[in-house]
Amino acid sequence: MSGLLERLRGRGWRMTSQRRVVAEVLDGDHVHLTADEVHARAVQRLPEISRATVYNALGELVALGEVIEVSTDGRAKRYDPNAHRPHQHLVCSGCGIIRDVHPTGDPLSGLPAQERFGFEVSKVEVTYRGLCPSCA
Amino acid sequence: MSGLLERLRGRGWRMTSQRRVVAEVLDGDHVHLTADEVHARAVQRLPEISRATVYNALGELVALGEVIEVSTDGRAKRYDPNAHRPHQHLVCSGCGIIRDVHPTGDPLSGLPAQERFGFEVSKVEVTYRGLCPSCA
DNA sequence: TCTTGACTTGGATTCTGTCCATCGTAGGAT
DNA sequence: ATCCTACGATGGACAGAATCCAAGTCAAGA
Repeated sequence: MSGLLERLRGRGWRMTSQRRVVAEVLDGDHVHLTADEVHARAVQRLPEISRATVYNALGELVALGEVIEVSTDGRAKRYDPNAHRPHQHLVCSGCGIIRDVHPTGDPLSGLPAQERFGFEVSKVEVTYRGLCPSCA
Repeated sequence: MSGLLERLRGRGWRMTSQRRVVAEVLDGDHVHLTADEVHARAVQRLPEISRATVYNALGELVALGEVIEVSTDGRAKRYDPNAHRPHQHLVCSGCGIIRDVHPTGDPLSGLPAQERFGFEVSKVEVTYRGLCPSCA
């Protein structure tokens, strides 16, 4: 599963060596890296790449809808390339590990109209928290 | 509804003018202030209160379960004094305003056992996003 | 190959939050 | 009422995350 580069090219994303490396680092389904972790991995392939460029590229990938921004801990944001299948996150309160999960049903259905206060609700983010088997 | 000070005193929380002011600023059901906003309001009542003291007091109130930490935007954490009635949050993607909402049903029921990966899931945070009437 | 506007760079800056040594004080003890 | 002392407050330094900016570089179309 590696259509990311092709999709980006097809959408007119100007391809540079830096952007290619960032996209390659993220290409994989079960990764939740911080910007600095992405930068660290990018540096291994392209030693001169700067943090600002990584931040720029990540921001653009998010704007394009190819990557999802996840902030589960109030610390650094994480970047989730699994943007094509809707999912939620399960986070260990001990070690912080994150797993993608797929709840049943429509999460929007839990919010009655009188609880929407006139908002046009379009998205629901659910974070399940608990202890993973190793931390329990 | 203003039992916060009394509850804190009853739990042996050493009362100082600074802590009193922080608790008073937060005492109200529909407030979602950042630490700096709490500090700004506290300064109006007690001009010399320091940011560190506000952070300390907020951290203790969270540890006591009297205030909930909310981070809906990856920016500054917000502090929600409505800790006694379980609720979720509805956030405007335009202006960032936050409303407390009460979804129906048990949010945990949407996650089947085989999607829990052996975790002991104990808490669910739901953030509904959309446009408020003013921003739509 | 040339040209140009878009991209990259790295250092400065902002924002959020924590740490620490020192000073002050709430509240129990006398 | 006063004294003690452990706990809280202070503010400046520090740290982590992210953004900004001016100057240099380059991808890709002409």
